[in-house]
Amino acid sequence: MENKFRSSCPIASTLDIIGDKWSLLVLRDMLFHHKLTFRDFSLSDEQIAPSILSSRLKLLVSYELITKEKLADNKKENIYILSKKALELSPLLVDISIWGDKHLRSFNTIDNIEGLDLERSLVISTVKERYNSMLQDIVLSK
Amino acid sequence: MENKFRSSCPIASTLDIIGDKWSLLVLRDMLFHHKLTFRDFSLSDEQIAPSILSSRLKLLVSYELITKEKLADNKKENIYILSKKALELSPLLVDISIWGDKHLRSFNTIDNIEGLDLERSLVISTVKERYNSMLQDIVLSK
DNA sequence: TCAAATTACTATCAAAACGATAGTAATAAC
DNA sequence: GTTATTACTATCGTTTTGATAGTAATTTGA
Repeated sequence: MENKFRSSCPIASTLDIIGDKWSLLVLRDMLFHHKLTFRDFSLSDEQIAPSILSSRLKLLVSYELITKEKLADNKKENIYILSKKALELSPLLVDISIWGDKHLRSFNTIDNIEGLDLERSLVISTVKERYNSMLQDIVLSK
Repeated sequence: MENKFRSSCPIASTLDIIGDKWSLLVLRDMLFHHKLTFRDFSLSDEQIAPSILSSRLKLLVSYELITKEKLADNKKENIYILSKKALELSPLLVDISIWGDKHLRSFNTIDNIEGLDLERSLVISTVKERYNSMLQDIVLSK
């Protein structure tokens, strides 16, 4: 893979990976909605096309934000798991959520997200904790 | 302008506005590098094309993230100013910067940003303060 | 047990967005 | 008053997106 980065700015470089309309939504689905499979992502409100989803997932895997796994008892489904690197995007996702919640109501109907009014650092740690605990449940249940 | 929002999710809606490869870079240039004019943005390392820059600036104006102004003594240059709404994206930009700084060094050369090692909330308040103070200087000097 | 359903994609192709370059109009500088 | 600068718009080939259809493997259910 050739270098696709536009500059050596950390912001520009981050956006070269997740600066598009879909990548962060997939990460949102994983982190907040505990979605795991290709089908799960396809069923989101925003209706991502399968070809786009496929290419995004590959990109996210290539930058080590997610991994693609199989559970021992299921040969059909692939599950996608957030890496530690991606979990550290939690502050970003929470900030985006808070900003949208606060500033976009004059342009669009915005859902009320439960718990978003809590202290930011608490929201972030809770979200991570819940994700990890969900993962553990899945592994243990098999 | 018809409704371009994909859903009522605050994250998706925010990304419908700034979820592309350029918008946040323009905001970065304004907030961190105190850039003001069309030409200033054009000269950034990432080399945005004038047609793209033009369309992004119009979009940002339409969502009230920036305003387009003229200084009293200059009929040629337009200057673009961050709104309060956009200044509240500072946490987001700082988070992106911190994440890129920490996680992308294995994929790309990443500049060291001065002061990024300080406490996050301090970085954010300092950045905002400096922006506002820069603005005041410009207005006063005229 | 075998047909139907489910999952995870890939393929296709039209439409939209991007991006490099050139050109224009207004203002400012020399 | 000629040249330079600024802020764009216009053009057009290339790339990306996105809607839809199709395929292969696995699993479910009668």
